[in-house]
Amino acid sequence: MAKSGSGTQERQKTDGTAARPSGGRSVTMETVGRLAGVSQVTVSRALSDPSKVSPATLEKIRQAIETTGFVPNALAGALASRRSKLIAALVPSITNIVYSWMIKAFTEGISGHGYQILLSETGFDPAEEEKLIMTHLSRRPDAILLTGIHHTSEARRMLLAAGIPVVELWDTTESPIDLCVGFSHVEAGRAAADFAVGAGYRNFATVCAGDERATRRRDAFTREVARLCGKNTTAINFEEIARLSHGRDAMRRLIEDEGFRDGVIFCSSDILAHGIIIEANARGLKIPEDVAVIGFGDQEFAAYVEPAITTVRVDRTKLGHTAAAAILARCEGGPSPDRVTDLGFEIIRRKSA
Amino acid sequence: MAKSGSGTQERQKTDGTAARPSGGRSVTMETVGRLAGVSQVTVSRALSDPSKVSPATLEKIRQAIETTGFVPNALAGALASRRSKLIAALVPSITNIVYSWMIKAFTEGISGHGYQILLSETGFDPAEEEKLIMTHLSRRPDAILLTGIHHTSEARRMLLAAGIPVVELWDTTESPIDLCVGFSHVEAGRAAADFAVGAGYRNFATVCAGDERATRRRDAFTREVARLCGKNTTAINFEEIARLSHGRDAMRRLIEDEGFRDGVIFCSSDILAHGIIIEANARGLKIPEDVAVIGFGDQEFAAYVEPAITTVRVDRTKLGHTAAAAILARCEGGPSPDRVTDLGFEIIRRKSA
DNA sequence: TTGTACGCGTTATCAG
DNA sequence: CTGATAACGCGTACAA
Repeated sequence: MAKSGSGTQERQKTDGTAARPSGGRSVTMETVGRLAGVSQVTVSRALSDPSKVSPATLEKIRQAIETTGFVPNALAGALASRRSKLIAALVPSITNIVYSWMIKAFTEGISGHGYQILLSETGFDPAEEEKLIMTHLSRRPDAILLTGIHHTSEARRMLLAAGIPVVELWDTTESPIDLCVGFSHVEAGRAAADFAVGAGYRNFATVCAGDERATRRRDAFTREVARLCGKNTTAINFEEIARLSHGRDAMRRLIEDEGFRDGVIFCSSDILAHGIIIEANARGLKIPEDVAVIGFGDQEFAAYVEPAITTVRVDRTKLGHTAAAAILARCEGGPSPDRVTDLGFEIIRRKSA
Repeated sequence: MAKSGSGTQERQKTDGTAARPSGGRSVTMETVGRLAGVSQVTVSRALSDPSKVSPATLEKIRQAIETTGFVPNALAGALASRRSKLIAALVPSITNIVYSWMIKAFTEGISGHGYQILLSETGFDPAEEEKLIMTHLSRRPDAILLTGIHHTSEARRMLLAAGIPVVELWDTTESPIDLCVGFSHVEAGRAAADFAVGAGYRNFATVCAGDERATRRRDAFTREVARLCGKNTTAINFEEIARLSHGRDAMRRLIEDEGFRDGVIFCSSDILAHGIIIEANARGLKIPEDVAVIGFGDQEFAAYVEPAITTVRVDRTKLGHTAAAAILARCEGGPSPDRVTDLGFEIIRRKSA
């Protein structure tokens, strides 16, 4: 059943030396200017504000750039202007669709303004985040994007000292480092419980993966269920990032170990909900009659699995765009953005609950 | 059913000015040195190679750094040393799990060597890629990672002129710009066809999303099927990125419009295959008896849906790690890496075909 | 409209 | 082990 490729081919440059930082002298504005018969500054101006240069010299410079293949050195530019046009972004996990969508939306939001993204993964670890903040700050980004509101105190100190716009995404707090765009996870968990109880379910369970925000939703759900009808909520937890197999495993455990039946399961993500649905189907259980499921995130597939997943929707796109707008306002000098923006969420009722 | 958040709160700094590039004079090595009673150069050395500085002054410098909260300026460092410790990465789509895994694996591979990733999305568009290459090159990255082997000639020119390691990922070619790590999509499509025909299927279809590499797999599949048993292959194509709904839609069209039955469907991704499975289940069709499905990618969920998806597996992690090793070798001066590495693929037979 | 002079914060080189 | 000094390539005054 296996078929492997044709292996490795050719080779080149058999000496063990590192690639030279640069073959010859690199092409600078100086070079271009000399070729165009003007000074370096004029080249700089031609690039940053063509209206300040005469059409004639502009054309000569254009040609000189073409023949030399000049590529401006943004490092030097940033050093001189104290603006790097770089935005640092730290997310818990790149491969998590939730966060990658956020980055995408954010990137869209700032596109056209010449910014670039320096991206790193914290792996849900504040200590790792702190290290990354340090290294990212050393690149002198014009702004920094963080996920969540929990950071080490050293991280907060560095961020504050950096004096650049900081956006904390995907959560809310009364005391953001600088800016904050997100929603309340406690409210979301509570709302899910309100919905579940209101829909008439009498047994409750949660399935939760390893994400601090997910646990806050779970706990809020559990508390609210207890408050509303005095029931205990069965909890299945995983340390790792949510995967489909976890959902299936959780369903198996709920049924075999916990004897769970005739109730609703609140999951920390749609992928877990989906796993539960698949396992339930495989066991011949009916959803939502035998077990009902509530997901989180309203991911692409949630509306198209069978049965479609009832879930908590967060407007990821708006989140990214709002963050982008806030940063742009700070960096480009628009009207001052709100310190904290709560974008809320929405419970989307479909068939699974 | 809707519940929105508490809206926007507080505000601050109501003037419409941009944030200052830097409040006061920033903390430099000069500042630190003064405080430690040494010169700026010594501070530089203390940071880059502590062994060249006496323990006593090292300690004084450490303290000075602590009290000043000094964060080195990597921009200036890169400008002076001509090494930015930055690696540019261009992928078609960040939100596509396939590419984000690649980035993750690559990042793991170079972690610990102090490199950072400058990431951008080309949206599968070579022209856009060309623009991005230009802007990324202006940051003077130490290496650049590209997805695929099709680039504009101007892009190739710039890349060559930059004189830095270039890795083309996720495909193979005889003539890489510099380095190439991937597998043959033509071989993959052909192998899928060999498998399908060998398994005894007599009717064939393809479902393909908008990705040039996917179409190459599809075409190879179609050709191989024709070669082996003279059969035509029904094709359903989508312009956009694959989503679950496309899979469902494709299944519907294959059945209702094309009268497709008793055959096998080769999909350009597991997500499409999954959509087909869901739609088939919803229609009461048996898989693989009524329709069989082959996916691509062996994504996380492929083994856990019902029935589990037969698919083409590519070792994404090894791909990223190999690319990382190749770049490290070039940048840090290890043994010279192979110009092209074909990592191959594997057909994983599960229940869906 | 164009040019001169200087500074941005490091690393590299050479001297002590 | 430590310190001057000169790049690094570009922006920002200010002057012409």
